[in-house]
Amino acid sequence: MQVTTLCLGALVFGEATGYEINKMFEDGPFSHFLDASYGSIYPALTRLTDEGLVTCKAEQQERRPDKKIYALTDRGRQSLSEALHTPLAEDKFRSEFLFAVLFADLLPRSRVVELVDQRLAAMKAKTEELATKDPGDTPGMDFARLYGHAVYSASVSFLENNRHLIEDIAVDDKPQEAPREVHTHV
Amino acid sequence: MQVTTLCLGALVFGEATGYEINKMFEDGPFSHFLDASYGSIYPALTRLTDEGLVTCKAEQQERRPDKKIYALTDRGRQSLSEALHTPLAEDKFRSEFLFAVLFADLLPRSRVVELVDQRLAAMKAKTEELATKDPGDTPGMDFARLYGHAVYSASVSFLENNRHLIEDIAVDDKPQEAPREVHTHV
DNA sequence: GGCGTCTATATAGGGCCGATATATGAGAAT
DNA sequence: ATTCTCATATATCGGCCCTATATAGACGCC
Repeated sequence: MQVTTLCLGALVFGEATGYEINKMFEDGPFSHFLDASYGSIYPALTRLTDEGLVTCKAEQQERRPDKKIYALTDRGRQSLSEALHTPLAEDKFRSEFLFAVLFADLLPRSRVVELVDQRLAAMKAKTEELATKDPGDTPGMDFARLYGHAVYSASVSFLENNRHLIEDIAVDDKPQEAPREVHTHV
Repeated sequence: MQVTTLCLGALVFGEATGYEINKMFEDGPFSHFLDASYGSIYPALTRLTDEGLVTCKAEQQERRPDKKIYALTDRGRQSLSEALHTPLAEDKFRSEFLFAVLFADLLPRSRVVELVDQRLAAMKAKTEELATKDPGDTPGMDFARLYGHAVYSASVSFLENNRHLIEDIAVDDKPQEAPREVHTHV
C-alpha cells in the first residue's frame, strides 16, 4: 500500500494540507502504525490531483507560501474503498533492539542494561500515551489505541520479567569501568 | 541501521552466502523483526568486501554459478560492535490492518469480519511458530522468540475479545448479498 | 514428460526516507 | 532588547531499499 492510498485515508477525516497530513503520521492517529514523510507525501498529493482523486484549492496567505488545501473527490473515496477490499499486506515489525539482543553475549553488561532501560522507558511512555481516550477519536481510532495499549503493556511486562535472560549472558564490565572505592563503604 | 550492518550481524553466526543471508531474513532468526532482500543484500556484501569488513572466497561449482562465501573480518566484527554501541532506532510497526480498521464504518461488515479472521489466523500461526524452542538457538534468539510469543499472544487475546468494537460499526451488508430464505427456517 | 521448488547470483526501476532550503511569525529564554 | 527555538508551509535531491525479473541446472512429484 503506497503513500497515495494513505493520503486518501487521511483526507477521509476532512480536507487538509500536506503539512497537516504529515502531522497525522508524526503525532496524529496514524503515528503508531504507519510511516510517511514530506518526501513522499507532497509528490503523492500531486499525483492524486493529476489523477482526479483529490482536489486542490490554493489559499493565499500574506507573507507566507500559499496553503494548498486538498480534499477527496468521489473517485478518490471509491479508490480508497477498492484498496481496502484488496488483500492487505501483513503487519511489519522492525526492531533494532531485538537485533542487538541477538548479540548480547558480545556486549558489556552495562550496555545491555542500558538498552533494556531505554526500551522499557519508551514502551512505558507509549503505553501511557495510549491509555487516555481523546473524545474526538472515531471508534476505529479507539480500537487501534486499545490494541496498541494491549500490545505495549504485554511488551513492558515481558521485558520486566525476562530482562535477566539477556543481561546474564552479557560479558562482565571491565573492572576499571566500575567504581573502585568499595572499601570506603565500611 | 543499514543492511550492511545487518549482514555483519548475520555473519556472526558463521560464514554464509548471500543466498543464505537472505534466508535468515525470510525464514530464519531475523524474520520476525527485520527485513532485507536480494536487492539490498548483494550490493551490501560487495560494499562490505570493498571496505574490508568481510572476506569473500568463491567456491567453484560444476554447472552452477560460483558460490561466494562471505566471512567476518576482525574489522567487521569491530564495526558491528560499534554500531551496537551507538543509539538504536526505535521499533517500527506498520499495519495496514489497523489502517483499514480506521475506516471500518465505510466497509461492509462481511469485509471487516474477513479482515479480523485473516489477521487472527496469521497471528495464531506466528504464536504457534514461536512457541517451539529450537535446540540450536542462542540465548539471544530464545529471548527474541519468547518476546514475540508474548506480544502475539496479547495480540490474539485482544482481537478475540474486542473484535465486536469494529464489527459493530461496519455498515450492514447489502440485503441481496445475504441469504433470503430466513422464513424456511421454521 | 512437465511442473514446481530449491539453490545461487545479479540488476533495473521505481518508491520512499532523511536532510536540506526557503520564509516568517510567535513566544520563550536570557 | 535580543536571540533562539518552535511552528507553519511547500518542495526537492541523494541515496537506500524493495519488488520483480533474468539466468540456469538439479531434484522430486504427479
